[in-house]
Amino acid sequence: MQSDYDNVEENEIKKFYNTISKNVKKYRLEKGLSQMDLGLEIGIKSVAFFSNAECNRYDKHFNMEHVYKIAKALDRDFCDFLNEGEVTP
Amino acid sequence: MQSDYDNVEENEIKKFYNTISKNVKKYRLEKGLSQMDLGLEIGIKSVAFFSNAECNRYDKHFNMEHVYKIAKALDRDFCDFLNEGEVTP
DNA sequence: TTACTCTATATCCTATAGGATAAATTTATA
DNA sequence: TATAAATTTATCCTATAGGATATAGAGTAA
Repeated sequence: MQSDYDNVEENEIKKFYNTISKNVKKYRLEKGLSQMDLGLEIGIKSVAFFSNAECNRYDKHFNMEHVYKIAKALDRDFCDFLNEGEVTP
Repeated sequence: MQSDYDNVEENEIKKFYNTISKNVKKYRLEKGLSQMDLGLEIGIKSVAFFSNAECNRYDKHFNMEHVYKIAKALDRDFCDFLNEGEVTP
């Protein structure tokens, strides 16, 4: 019952999550924060989870609430995390 | 262990989800689609789930993938769903 | 070398988000 | 006003996302 179309979408979603993760990492490093630091700021005690989500390993990824909180913590706009190759400095 | 700060964030998140839901409804109706129509387009067979998510009832809400797919189905940008009082026509 | 700090890898547990079903209610319309 | 279409309300089930723990590896500095 997995249609071809579904697979396309699935890949798009993966890409989407990847973009978000990349941006999280980028902006996090720009602020000089460790995974631990930022994790704690948004209420995640587990570095492992943060690491895995930042690498999209084991089907871990940042969800709405994560990104919302991360954006807030990094003084960013939610949208800043959604697109590849942000130009905004 | 629920800090005061956590509650503030919790409410912000609720508001955030509400905004998204409102926008989904708005753009959905603009396209003249029923919950059923749009639901099916993004692979949700249950109208009830869609309805509940659109009203944020029973802790149901649209997640990353939902919004991604909905945006695509409605020819919108993901970001269009994130802010109250969109002006873009 | 040792001792830190940060990140990655792997595995496990469980609360709950995502979804299904069914029935009730509202809205539109012939 | 009957009937169909759309939405809401309520309840249930279960796969898995979110998270914890533990260990290992990489990089730095004393």
